[in-house]
Amino acid sequence: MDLKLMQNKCHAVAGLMKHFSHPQRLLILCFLSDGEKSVNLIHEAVGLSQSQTSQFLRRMQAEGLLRVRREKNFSYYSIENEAVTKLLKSMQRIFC
Amino acid sequence: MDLKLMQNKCHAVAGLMKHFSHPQRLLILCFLSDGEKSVNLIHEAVGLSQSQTSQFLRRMQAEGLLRVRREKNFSYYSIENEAVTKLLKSMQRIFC
DNA sequence: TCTTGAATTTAGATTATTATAATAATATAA
DNA sequence: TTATATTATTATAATAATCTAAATTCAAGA
Repeated sequence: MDLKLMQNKCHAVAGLMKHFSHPQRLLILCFLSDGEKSVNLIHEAVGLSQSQTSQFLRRMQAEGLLRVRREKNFSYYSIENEAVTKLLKSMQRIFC
Repeated sequence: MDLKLMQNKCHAVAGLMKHFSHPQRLLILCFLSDGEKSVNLIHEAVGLSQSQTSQFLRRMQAEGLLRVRREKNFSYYSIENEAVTKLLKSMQRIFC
């Protein structure tokens, strides 16, 4: 592996990996990997409180990981970055 | 993506991802991905203090991520789990 | 034995993250 | 307007991770 390349990227990649390093947040990302979902659906699927689900989603959106679409009084979140989806799929292939 | 499968694994995988979510620790793993290295070599390569490098290596070894081989008064660390190497390579392919 | 280099351990302060509860905002429908 | 459902915000307590410095272990060589 090319260490030089990683030295440039390691902060960005590690920052991204932070979102993968919490069980329910990882689940959220997996859950979103096949398309956008509402906050309510997400919080029920992953078993986090509504509040914490909202907080996590908001933070991930603020950091460019997720996209949000508001319609009526629903918020639909989805994965912004194709690279993230790719990595999730790799992870699943390797560990599941 | 199969959420059920991930629900079983998410704690283990997230636990592993924790080690990827710190810039220098990620670098350590990348550095080790082509074979074992001494603590000294690692700490110089990634720019952490010798003490902290040792602490990180020890923790990753304790959690089954790394293997250690002692020879004279040197310790050589390497990646224990093939899945980790695979994921590192995927990550590199996607982000570098 | 004394010293040196390599690595580890310990302890403490600092900082970051997570969980929880309470409250607020917003849109819709009755 | 009132009620309800959905989402967001804020504050705080609890927990975990990181960094730093100092002390310790261990093996080898002078």
